[in-house]
Amino acid sequence: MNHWLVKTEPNDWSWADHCKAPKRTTCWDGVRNAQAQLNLKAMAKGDKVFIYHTGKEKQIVGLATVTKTFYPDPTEETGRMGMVDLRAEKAVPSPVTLAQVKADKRFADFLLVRNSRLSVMPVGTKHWAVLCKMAGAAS
DNA sequence: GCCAACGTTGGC
DNA sequence: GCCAACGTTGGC
Repeated sequence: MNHWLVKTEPNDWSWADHCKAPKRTTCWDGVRNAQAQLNLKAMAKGDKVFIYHTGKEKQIVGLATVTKTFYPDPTEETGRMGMVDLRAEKAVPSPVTLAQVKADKRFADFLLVRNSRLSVMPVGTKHWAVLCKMAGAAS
């Protein structure tokens, strides 16, 4: 199983919105970056995903699961962009902030730090385990 | 196919 | 609100 992190601007679509969605599931649309799209395509059903809030919060707030793999976004004109479905599992007991991550040497090569503009990224096994621990969540 | 100009994202 | 980083666009 692979692990991922996706970003969202809470004023636009927040973790709370996700939890209120039918079956706590939503299509993760709107990703328009090539590298992020490749990461979406690489997701498998059952993969675990951290949900990260950008903007004022800048912290990992919840855990989600991929329930549907990559499929085309019918509303997107070129037909090339797609999305996956994510189900909100549970909020993490203690959100992990970007400041915490940046302050930890173990995350020096983490994409969240290295490429702040990437909105969908893989999370290595070790990073995942550390982040789960920091968040007080079971890995 | 290169690269300058422009737009967007997201941290500060 | 600013600006650095990065992607994309369009003229050549």
